[in-house]
Amino acid sequence: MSQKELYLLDGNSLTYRAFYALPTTLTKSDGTITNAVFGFTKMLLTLIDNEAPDSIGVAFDVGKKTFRHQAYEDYKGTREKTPDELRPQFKLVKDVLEALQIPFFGMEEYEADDLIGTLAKRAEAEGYQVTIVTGDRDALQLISDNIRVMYTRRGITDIVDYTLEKFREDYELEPIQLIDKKGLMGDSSDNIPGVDGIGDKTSTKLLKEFGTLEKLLENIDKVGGKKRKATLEEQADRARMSKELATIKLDVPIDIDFESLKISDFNNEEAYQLFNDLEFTSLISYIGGHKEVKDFSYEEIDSIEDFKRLEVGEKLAINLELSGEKLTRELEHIAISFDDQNYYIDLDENELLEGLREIIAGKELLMLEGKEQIRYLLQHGIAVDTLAFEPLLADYLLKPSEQEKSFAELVQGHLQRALPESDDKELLILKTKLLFDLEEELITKLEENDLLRLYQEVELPLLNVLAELELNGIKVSKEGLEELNVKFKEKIANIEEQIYELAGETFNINSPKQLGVILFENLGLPVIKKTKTGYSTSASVLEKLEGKHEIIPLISQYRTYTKLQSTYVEPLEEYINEETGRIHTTFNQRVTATGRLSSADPNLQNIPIRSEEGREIRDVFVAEEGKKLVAADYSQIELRVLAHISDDEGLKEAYQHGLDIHTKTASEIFDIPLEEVTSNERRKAKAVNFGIAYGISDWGLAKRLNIGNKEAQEFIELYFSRYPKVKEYMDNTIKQAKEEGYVTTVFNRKRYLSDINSKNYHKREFAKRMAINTPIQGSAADIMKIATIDVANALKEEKLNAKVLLQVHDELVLEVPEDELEMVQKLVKEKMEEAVQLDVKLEVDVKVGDSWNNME
DNA sequence: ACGTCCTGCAA
DNA sequence: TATTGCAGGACGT
Repeated sequence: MSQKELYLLDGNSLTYRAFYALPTTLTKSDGTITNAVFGFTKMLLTLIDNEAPDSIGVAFDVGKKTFRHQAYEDYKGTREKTPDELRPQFKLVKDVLEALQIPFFGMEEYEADDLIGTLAKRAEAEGYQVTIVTGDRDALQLISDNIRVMYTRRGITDIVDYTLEKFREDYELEPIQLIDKKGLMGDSSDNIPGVDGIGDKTSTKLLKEFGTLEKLLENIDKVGGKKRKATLEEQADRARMSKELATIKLDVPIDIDFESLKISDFNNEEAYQLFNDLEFTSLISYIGGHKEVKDFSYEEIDSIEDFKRLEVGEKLAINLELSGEKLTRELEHIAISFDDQNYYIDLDENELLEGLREIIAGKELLMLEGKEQIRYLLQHGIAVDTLAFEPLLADYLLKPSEQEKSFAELVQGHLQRALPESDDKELLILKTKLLFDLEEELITKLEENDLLRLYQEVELPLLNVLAELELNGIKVSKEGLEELNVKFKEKIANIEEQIYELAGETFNINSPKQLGVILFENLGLPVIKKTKTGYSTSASVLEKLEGKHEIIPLISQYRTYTKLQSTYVEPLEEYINEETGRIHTTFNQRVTATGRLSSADPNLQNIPIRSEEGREIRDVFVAEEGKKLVAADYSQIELRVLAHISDDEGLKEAYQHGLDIHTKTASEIFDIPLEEVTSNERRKAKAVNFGIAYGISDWGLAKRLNIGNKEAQEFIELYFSRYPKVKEYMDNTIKQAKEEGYVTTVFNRKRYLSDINSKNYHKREFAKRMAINTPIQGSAADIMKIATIDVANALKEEKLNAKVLLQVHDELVLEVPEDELEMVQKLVKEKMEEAVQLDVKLEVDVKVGDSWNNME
């Protein structure tokens, strides 16, 4: 039988510690600061995890004044008042304790310290081993053979365990002498005065000699040093009072039964809900270990006849277990759930497909990793008519800024359940079954957030379309790539040689560090800009050095070609699918915070176009024999969106009259007639127009245009005076973000901006720019998503063979048989322009070509 | 092997 | 000290 153990925590001190140890940027998505609660909870759970205590009690201060204030008015007088960010968190700490069923207590007039002292000594007398957990060193005076103190040294994880032995070693005193020591040296943090001129060293020396403050004062004549003796005599009362203040009360009239402090099972629903509400995702695992979902049964099907005979409901969850690489996947097994029935189907691939084809026709499907599975099905000629639910996508809409989550995290976060450890088969079935639970939960949450329409009418249908796009892929000329490879290789070798010649030595031109030495030390060129780690050699720096040395343009050229070579020419070849001769990128629907898609493996949304050398790469993206590539892009969709959401007359009018918006802006801010705008003025205006959509600063615009801050500021002010409602829109959006914690797009897509009320200037300003940009970029993304769906569906409806291959934010790339060209061009333009009805017209330019370069 | 920095490509 | 991404090479651990 082990000894009875009791852990007593100083709730106040630990919460304070947590508050100062963690940044106040730790917030819920609505902006509520939770750093202290989080820190406290983490300490508590770690403690429980490490120490497995069987009894815990948490003490709090109650009220502001204590008996110590009556004795000494200035007690804790130097303390700053509790920060506003911290005060409301005490309530939350108590909520956490309540949910975890851990008792806490407090008493008027007494500090948490006194309660802990009293209880510790009483428990010790009853035979307990007591551990006091606190951030306050005062508690060390309570140490004994059966009482130890754990206190937080730095942060919240660095905890020191003080036993009697360690205390004696560190202090050369007995724990109780700590109060005498404080009487002598005082404590600035509590504003306890002590005796002038006596500090750490002297107090220890005196106490080692005399034992206590009282004995010291009795034997004052034996104290060495005239001055010290005089001060001690003079300040004897002050010393006695200081000691009293520092003494933890051991006789507080508190009535607590230690039996009631026994820890109980805290894996309860309330704790889950609270942690969920506080968004303590990472802490849920501490309380989540036990609650698993295992109670389910399933049936195994191993004949195609049985599979086909399954009478499935209208709505079913299907889960395909796929192996292999993206386009060569093989179907191993299937799990199906509906109406509380679960099936595991183990047949060969063709039979599985055959059965599936029959089973899912016309049904509403719940799927996990929908795009992967739908792409596989499409590849085998099975179209999914109605995708009714996909959990990862739903979770993304609710929290688009968060990192992509695993299925287990989703189950944890939304169902408060832990996935059990089990074999692949059970897990597959369980996941399938859980799709129904997730559907219920997530659809409700989407509904509550007004996101259901966006989910059902945009994101889910798009998921289907993206599977098609990926399967389609785009044809890439291997020979073309090879030619480019040779051409660029020669260029690079040539430039490299010249650079080494001019530098007088060979070095790694790709290393900014080595290049910096060559340019700024060996060649003595002026340093334009520095990075954290050394000289900056960025393109803008090189541009400023142009003309100062022949090596500079060569470096720029070298950079251009090696960039193209290593990022595009070389890697692209590897991505060409041997069977299709095409590149099949992956479109990710759950990455961006604004609602855009992203593309990876390879990224086909950043293929060069601006530079002459770079756009040659587009030559290798070609149409099949007998077909053409068609590229349709929105003209200035973001600025049109801005005109719409700001409702600015000037901006809207410009578009209604079909004016060139940059020329129009130039004429406004330079106050000249449209016809007189020069190309340089238009260029500046264009930068202003773009900058506005990004939440511009004068500094940023100045840098971009290479002009003075003041001039840039004037441009911005002029812009706002000409387009006043744009300014209004910005102010309102920021205001909304501050109040609601999020901003929205025209289709109600949300983005939470937790930093919008941050005390940190940079974070706050950054959040403001996001607040301005997100509705613009995000609304454009919404529109493009709808257009992508509409175009893909219209092609199918019209039974055309044209296919959508790529989406590049404001552009769709299609591959079109020559005999469909005319019709498809018209159809695409129409669908894109009519995807939504805004206050300004959307315009789409359609171009045709044999390759993605030089289209017209 | 992995993470960070710098750099640069797109809309 | 302009928004959103993906990705390469260098370099440090």
